[in-house]
Amino acid sequence: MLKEERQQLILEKLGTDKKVTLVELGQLLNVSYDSVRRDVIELEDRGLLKKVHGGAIANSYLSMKASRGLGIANNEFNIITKKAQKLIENHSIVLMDGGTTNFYIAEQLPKSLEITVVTNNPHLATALAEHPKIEVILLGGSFYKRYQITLGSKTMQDLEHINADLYFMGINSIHPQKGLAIRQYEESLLKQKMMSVAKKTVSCVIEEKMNRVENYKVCDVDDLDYLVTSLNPNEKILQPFKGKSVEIL
Amino acid sequence: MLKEERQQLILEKLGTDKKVTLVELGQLLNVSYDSVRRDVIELEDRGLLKKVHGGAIANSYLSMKASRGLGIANNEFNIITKKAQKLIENHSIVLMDGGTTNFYIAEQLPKSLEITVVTNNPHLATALAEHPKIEVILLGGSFYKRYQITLGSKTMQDLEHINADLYFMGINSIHPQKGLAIRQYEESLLKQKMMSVAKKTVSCVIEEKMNRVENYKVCDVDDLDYLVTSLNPNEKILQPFKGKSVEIL
DNA sequence: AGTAAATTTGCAAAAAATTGCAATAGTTTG
DNA sequence: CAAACTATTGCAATTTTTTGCAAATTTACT
Repeated sequence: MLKEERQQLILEKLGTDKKVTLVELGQLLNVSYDSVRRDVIELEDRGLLKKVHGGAIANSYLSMKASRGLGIANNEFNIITKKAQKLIENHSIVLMDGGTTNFYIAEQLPKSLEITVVTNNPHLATALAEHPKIEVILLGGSFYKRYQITLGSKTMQDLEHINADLYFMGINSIHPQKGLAIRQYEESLLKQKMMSVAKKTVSCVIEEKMNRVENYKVCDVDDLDYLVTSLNPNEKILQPFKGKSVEIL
Repeated sequence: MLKEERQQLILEKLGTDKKVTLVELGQLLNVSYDSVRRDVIELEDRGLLKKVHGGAIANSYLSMKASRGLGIANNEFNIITKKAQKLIENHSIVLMDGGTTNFYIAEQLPKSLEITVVTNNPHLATALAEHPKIEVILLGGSFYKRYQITLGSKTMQDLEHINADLYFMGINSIHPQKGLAIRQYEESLLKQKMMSVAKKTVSCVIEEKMNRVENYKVCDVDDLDYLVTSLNPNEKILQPFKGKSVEIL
């Protein structure tokens, strides 16, 4: 079996199942665990899927684009999106970086909304082409394929000239004591910069990211202005965040 | 067995199977491994299939054309792409802006190519994620939805810091006297800027764009270094361009 | 025809890529 | 915390690619 063929099959499988384990793939394709693992790494570097411990999950941008219009609604995302929209309404310049949640929020924004969105995520920029009244500013820089965003000193510089009202920060983990963190060092620097050029910062977090701790800390929970989750404010998982200065939605 | 015959059979096989290994082909056609390998390389150069380690994979254009019974031998884009690749080979920093032709050229670049591509077209950036050795720099600025590129003074500024070797200029029309032109005023300014930061400028033009005149002139034909078309150099439509300083490919 | 030039073909040796394995290190889960 | 699972690394076997070369074939031209 050709390597390319295998990789194509992996992507197809992911397109339907959204997730696969490496062992499964090995059996399905009749090759060693190592081969599929190496394939998955390669595909992740190209931004075509996301590798997780034990397997891989579909690339969120791609699958969202694919499922768009099919009425496939994700409840958790929808709750967060509703709350996020309330925040946006009063702000005219919104900064949004990478991550599935941000992408989903942007896509679902009302068509009538008149705001400016500044982003380092090309997928988000092209998706917003559907919104006639939203002006989109794309941040330049070197394109980091794995996470499909622009990054680096050029992107940082671009931010110098931005004064945003609200920043939607995508994040990999949030923890009451250890703060908000992300996987890439460069990305953490960028996010800090983004915070500094925005009046207010909000982070929309799905439940699975709570109480985990990723590699590079971006800021403390206290540095956030708003925290949006799909949870009921009384949930016990939210209690440790209650004493903070952040407003929980 | 004639070479043409063999290559035709290879394409047919690919049309039905979507993939073949070279060993398979060698046995099927009863020729040496080397011959089929060389055939496959040639076919790839013509953009008719995708060569991968160990074999070949049908290219989407092939299946499209083949199913319609069209002549697959030489589509206009493929001829242009091949010629464009020759130009790129000796350059390390390539500037490419919007337009279908540029997108197609970028997509078809060899996977082994080690260059940097600077672009204001986010789609091109994400498509190039497939090419592990190509570094992509995305130009920032306000995102112009209609043509799906970034534009404006920020994009212009970004260009100040670029010294490109070769600029692929997408264009809407070309005329021997009236020069190269485009539909948007802002875009024409940007293209002029791009020309100024690149050592050489090349434009790849399909036949339908020749001898038309669009709204905003970017430059004269003489300002171009190379003009790539799918036409035979002796075609009468090209004659008016012959006296110019541009090199016609 | 007949010959020279160009192209094509198959072969062999060396270089490069791919693959599976095993030992080790790291993660997750109950 | 330990057991089970997963990831990483280095390695060796295998397969594929590349390169140069010489024989065979085709093409072009007189």
